[in-house]
Amino acid sequence: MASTSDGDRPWQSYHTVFTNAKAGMDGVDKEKVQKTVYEMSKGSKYFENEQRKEAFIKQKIENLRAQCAQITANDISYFQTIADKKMSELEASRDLSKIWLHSDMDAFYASVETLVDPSLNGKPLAVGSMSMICTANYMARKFGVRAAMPGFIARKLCPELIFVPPDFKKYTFYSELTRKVFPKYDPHFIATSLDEAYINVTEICNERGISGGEVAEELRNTIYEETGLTCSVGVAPNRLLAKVCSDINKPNGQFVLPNDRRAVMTFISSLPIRKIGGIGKVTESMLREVLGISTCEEMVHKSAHICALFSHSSSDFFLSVGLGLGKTDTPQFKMRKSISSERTFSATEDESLLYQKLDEIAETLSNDMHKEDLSGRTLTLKLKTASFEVRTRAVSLQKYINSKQDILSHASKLLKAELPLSLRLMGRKPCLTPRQLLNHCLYLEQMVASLVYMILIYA
Amino acid sequence: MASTSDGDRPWQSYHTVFTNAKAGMDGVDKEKVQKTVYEMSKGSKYFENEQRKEAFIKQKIENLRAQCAQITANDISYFQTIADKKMSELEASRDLSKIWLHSDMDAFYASVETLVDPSLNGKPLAVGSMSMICTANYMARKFGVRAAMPGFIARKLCPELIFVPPDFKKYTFYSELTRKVFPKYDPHFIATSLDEAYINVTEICNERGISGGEVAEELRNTIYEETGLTCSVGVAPNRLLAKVCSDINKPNGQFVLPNDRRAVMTFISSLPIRKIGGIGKVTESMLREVLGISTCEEMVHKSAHICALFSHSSSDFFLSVGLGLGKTDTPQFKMRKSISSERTFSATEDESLLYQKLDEIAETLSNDMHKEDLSGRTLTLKLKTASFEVRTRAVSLQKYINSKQDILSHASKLLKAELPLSLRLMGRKPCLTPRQLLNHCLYLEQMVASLVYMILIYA
DNA sequence: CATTTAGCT
DNA sequence: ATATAGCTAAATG
DNA sequence: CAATCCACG
DNA sequence: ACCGCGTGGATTG
Ligand SMILES: Nc1ncnc2c1ncn2[C@H]1C[C@H](O)[C@@H](COP(=O)(O)OP(=O)(O)OP(=O)(O)O)O1
Ligand SMILES: Nc1ncnc2c1ncn2[C@H]1C[C@H](O)[C@@H](COP(=O)(O)OP(=O)(O)OP(=O)(O)O)O1
Ligand SMILES: [Mg+2]
Ligand SMILES: [Mg+2]
Ligand SMILES: [Mg+2]
Ligand SMILES: [Mg+2]
Repeated sequence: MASTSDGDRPWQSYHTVFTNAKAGMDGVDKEKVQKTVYEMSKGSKYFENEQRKEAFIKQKIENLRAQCAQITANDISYFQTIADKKMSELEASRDLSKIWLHSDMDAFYASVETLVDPSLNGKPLAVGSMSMICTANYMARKFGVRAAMPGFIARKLCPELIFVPPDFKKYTFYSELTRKVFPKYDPHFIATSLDEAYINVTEICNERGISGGEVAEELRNTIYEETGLTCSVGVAPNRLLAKVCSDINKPNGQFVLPNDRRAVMTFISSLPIRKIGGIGKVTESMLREVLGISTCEEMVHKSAHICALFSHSSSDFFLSVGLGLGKTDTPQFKMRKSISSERTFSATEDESLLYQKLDEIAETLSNDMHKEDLSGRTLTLKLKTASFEVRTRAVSLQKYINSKQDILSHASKLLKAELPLSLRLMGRKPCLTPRQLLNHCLYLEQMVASLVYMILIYA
Repeated sequence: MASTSDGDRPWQSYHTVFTNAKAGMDGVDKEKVQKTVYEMSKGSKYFENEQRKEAFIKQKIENLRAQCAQITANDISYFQTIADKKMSELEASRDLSKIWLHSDMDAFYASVETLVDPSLNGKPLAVGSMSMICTANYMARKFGVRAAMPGFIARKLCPELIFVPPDFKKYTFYSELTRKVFPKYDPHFIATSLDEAYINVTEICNERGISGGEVAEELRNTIYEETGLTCSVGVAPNRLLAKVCSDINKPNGQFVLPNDRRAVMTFISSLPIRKIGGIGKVTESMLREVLGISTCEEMVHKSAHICALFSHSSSDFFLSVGLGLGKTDTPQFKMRKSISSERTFSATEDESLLYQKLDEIAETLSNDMHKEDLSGRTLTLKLKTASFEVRTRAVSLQKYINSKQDILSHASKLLKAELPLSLRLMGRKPCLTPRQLLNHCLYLEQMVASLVYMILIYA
């Protein structure tokens, strides 16, 4: 490698959640963007925290590497049999009989805002604030501007960038319009966010004797007619691949991966692992820097190492990715696991102010819970220090709670315990019941009340 | 209940591991024995520690009771469906096609000693010391003397009791003689201790057209011929029941439970849960005092409560017991999980003496490991204070060790950390490999080096 | 993972 | 005066 | 179980 | 001068 050390081009080693390219960011001068991001960030508390986190990840990777070096040829042959067994099981489970669509709206929030205010047309647009933007339209993306980027950096990258504050009422409205379309193709379609859904079109294709691609075409037209918004669609034999495919011809496009093993394997072979949902920045680095894996097919090549190094569930996932497998079923019902409310405010040490913030958060949390008739028995308090360190403190209660009073009183205790100088825990422990899920859907195990931007506690 | 409170007859509430009756203790005056045990114990450090433990168990039971009281009729109907499903799955797995024997030598160590020194015949005999006895012959048991009882108490119960120190060479020799008999009936017989084994005689019975009872008869004769020792045998369709059966006609007897569902259910119906291997003093109390369960069949009656109150694995076990089920297969190979060496000595605060004891223990542990060519990567130091409180401190190492030096150096660190005044742990944590079992049988996850009777550390 | 508790011989 | 030794499994946080 | 980390929209 | 919010899953000790 001829790559220079950190010294010369420090911006190259500062990777953020938004460093990675999204759809519509192909022609962007990545070097320039990274440099600007770095210049705008360096020295900040946020930046320093990111550095700390990166250092730990680096260490983690070093450890993995060391473990990897310890593995003997003997070990490898042992793990190869494990891996081969796993993979043949996985292969046996391959189901090419289903046709799945993944539909994803184009620059969703931004497109909605433009639809409602056509004067925004043809201008670089971001939905969000100076602190954080939720998404940007495709014109803005040409400047490197994208979701998860703070607004003040985006503005630096694109001075004419127009900012529109988020308005979730609108997005929910248009989201509901799209959700009236999907049932025509699959009554059990799975909505995974306001702007995307999985649709099992196997039956429709059979009934009407048409292809997945044709359904996609029709679906996109219908959605456009019903909403005035464009979406992009992926067609593939499973959900994981369909999601990858929907991104390929964005915006306003579609991509079909045929239900054919050869086609799938060819597709997967050169596919960068980072395109797979579930493989993010850290996992990508780990796999690349420890095992030299960049593409999905390399997962299979290094299957023995993967089994040696990673947990059962991780190696299962990685190998299935290497084989181009994914879920093909429709899960019955996804029960909500947690509900939370958190706010960021400017750093303070004023305790009474903190308790006041906590009061507000408890209120909105309680309200949100009542809306869905929910109760919970584990309350988690989340704190973020002025140096962006995150801490969580939790209690499991005996009874389920959802009133503002209960939430506030328990959360206050947790907060109090952190304030003077986090004391030791008490002696013997209680023990709670294994009959938690009995009260079916209405009872949660988690609530998170968050206070963000609390001033440092220990240091 | 007309039972008096603790005040009048305090000995009634002091239950020890040896309070429960063993085979051959039927005619014993339990009241008198308990009283003597209590008188010999009360006021001792050991006694006080037992009181503390009992108090916690009592509390645990109270908690369970409270939880139980919380359960609504609604909950019960929910858990009843769970329980019914579990039970029908269990019932579906019932296998009445196998015939298992459980063979258990009578008063094993004592019988061996008597065989070797016939002058001991006809006298009450205990193998062990004034501190602890390993077993007693049936004559001694008539006095309430039994394994796990300290010798000085046993002597009080039976002043003429003869004590013989244990001599494992002998027991191993005779054990091996018995183990030359079993393969004739089942090449894959399972030896679970020096004096007992499970033998699957299904095939032998078919081949020779004889019953399980007949095989048992023959086996007992053969063992007697080969060793001069008697054993007792249980015959049943699964191992759990066979073990219960082997105890019924002890000594020198056998009991056959036919391979018939009705017979099994009748047998189980009145069987006290305490007879089941795995249900000891604490579990018995929990089930009795919380759910009023005393017999196996009551497990089925209270199946909903059991599922509501206990963990998955516990409730599975309890329900299978209620149905008279047990393992019918022969596990491939039981890998050793740990190896340990521990010594009790008189309490001391002298640190150099403690390190010397540790040195000796490390030596015997290392020797034992070398005998079997074993290494381990988790070293546990076990400490017992003069007040009988037990503490364990463990480290997981990166490499497998088995030398005296390695064991001693790590164990010493652990000991040192406890001595001045157990300090805090360090900040960030390491993380070890998930490729531990690769080096198959020769590598252990556990070693325990124990120092017993260390003087108190915190208090 | 480290620690404790329960169980057995 | 004297309350074991060696092992497994599960729960707990 | 409580805490942290990763990931996604 | 500004680096979010809500959720689910896995790992770790
Ligand atoms: N950090 C975030 N990343 C992505 N989307 C976010 C984020 N925060 C909020 N959102 C909202 C705004 C998006 O319009 C909406 C849908 O996300 P997503 O489909 O990934 O992008 P998008 O629809 O804006 O653009 P496109 O799908 O065309 O790439 O979710
Ligand atoms: N608590 C104990 N501590 C140490 N060794 C024990 C203990 N219990 C039993 N042993 C040893 C000595 C026994 O002779 C041997 C076999 O145990 P076990 O079969 O339960 O009793 P036993 O064979 O002495 O009498 P029996 O089986 O006739 O009731 O294991
Ligand atoms: Mg989208
Ligand atoms: Mg989306
Ligand atoms: Mg015996
Ligand atoms: Mg025995």
